Amino acid sequence: MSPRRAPGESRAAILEAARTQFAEVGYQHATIRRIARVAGVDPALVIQYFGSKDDLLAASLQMPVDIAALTAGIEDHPDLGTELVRRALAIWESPPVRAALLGMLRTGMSHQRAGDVLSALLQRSVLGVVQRYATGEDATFRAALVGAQMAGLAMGRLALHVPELAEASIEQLANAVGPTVTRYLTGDLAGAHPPRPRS
Amino acid sequence: MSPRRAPGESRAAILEAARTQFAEVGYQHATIRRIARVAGVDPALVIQYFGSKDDLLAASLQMPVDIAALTAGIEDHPDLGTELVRRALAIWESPPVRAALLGMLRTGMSHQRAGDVLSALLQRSVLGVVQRYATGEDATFRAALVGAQMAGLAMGRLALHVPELAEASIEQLANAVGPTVTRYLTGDLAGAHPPRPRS
DNA sequence: GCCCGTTATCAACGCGCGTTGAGAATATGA
DNA sequence: TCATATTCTCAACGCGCGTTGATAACGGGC
Repeated sequence: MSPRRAPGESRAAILEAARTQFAEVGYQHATIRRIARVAGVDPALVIQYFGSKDDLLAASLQMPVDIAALTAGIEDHPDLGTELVRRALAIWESPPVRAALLGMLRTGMSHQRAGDVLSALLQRSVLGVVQRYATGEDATFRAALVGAQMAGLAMGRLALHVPELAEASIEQLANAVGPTVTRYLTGDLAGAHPPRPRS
Repeated sequence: MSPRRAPGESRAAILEAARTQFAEVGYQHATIRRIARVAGVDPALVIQYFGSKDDLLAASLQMPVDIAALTAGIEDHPDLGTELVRRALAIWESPPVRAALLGMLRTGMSHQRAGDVLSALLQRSVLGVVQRYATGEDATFRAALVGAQMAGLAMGRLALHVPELAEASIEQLANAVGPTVTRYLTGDLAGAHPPRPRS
């Protein structure tokens, strides 16, 4: 009636269920029991394999995306930012990536560990590109700006389902947001007029 | 030893404690018992006053900021976006505003009600300004873009404490992000070159 | 001085949670 | 075939949660 699964299969099922549940309902409602039910497994097995719920979360948040590939050959494009946004938006369409990203967003706002992972991801995934054009502390500032812009976009499009962002085409958003990213990467950030002395 | 408080005082204390706790630890860990303890009150009193934890959350998320005042007279400034970002960042320094905003961010990612409140706030607070320069569905798209940019900024600066954003001065961030907002409000969003037919 | 609505406390409820430890079922290798 | 390791289930634990209903303390109006 219930033939035993192949070795490693249950573990994989748990991990996948955890990813989707963390993404869909957040840390609080993605209970061990719920994840186990989705995976078709006993709750105790989840603990047996992953040790604790927190460890399971950590295992679930591994970003299944090759950042190097995401940014490879990008300097050949005339508009750097637009191409970058286009690639990012395209990769977000992939269910595993979307799940991991949503998991980070849903969880990272209220869970220390996921928050660290999230902000590290924002920095790391952008810093590589930035450092081809800027150096030193300027580079990390530029990376943080790009990260903030992309995080806001992900939040609106994927998590909150703001209609204007969720239903827009990749090309439309790339055209709208791309120049912003280009400017954060390579533009002048000090402003046209320096900070006014008064008022 | 424990003189009874003035009428309405306990209610206010509960509300304030709820705001700070939702902001600091998110919906899950901001338990009724914890909020009650911070407010110096019995947990049952919290329910008595607010009905349920969800109702308490709704009451806590009322944005204590006059959006009209925030954007008043803004069209006099040469750089619209920079001034808008400057004002927003300044208002975020206020503890009550910061608490409400953090509460929305921390909670909105995993709680339907707060998510709706958050995305409504993003749209509403910007739409007023946008509609002075754009019309129709273009206006809501522009508002969504500004909202996403500001949400990402709030997330990095207030919630995740990304050092480059959290420690930057208001002026520095206004100069960096301002032009982006200006462009989202009034610029050309279709891109310099229209979407290429191939590749 | 008494009454009554407001303000507050207390003990308890049922529930779902993460986690544990014992042990059953199944595969593996000699 | 039999031991042995792996995979999995089961029942139960202690805990903190949101919420409830009875009941106590207080304060203003007659």
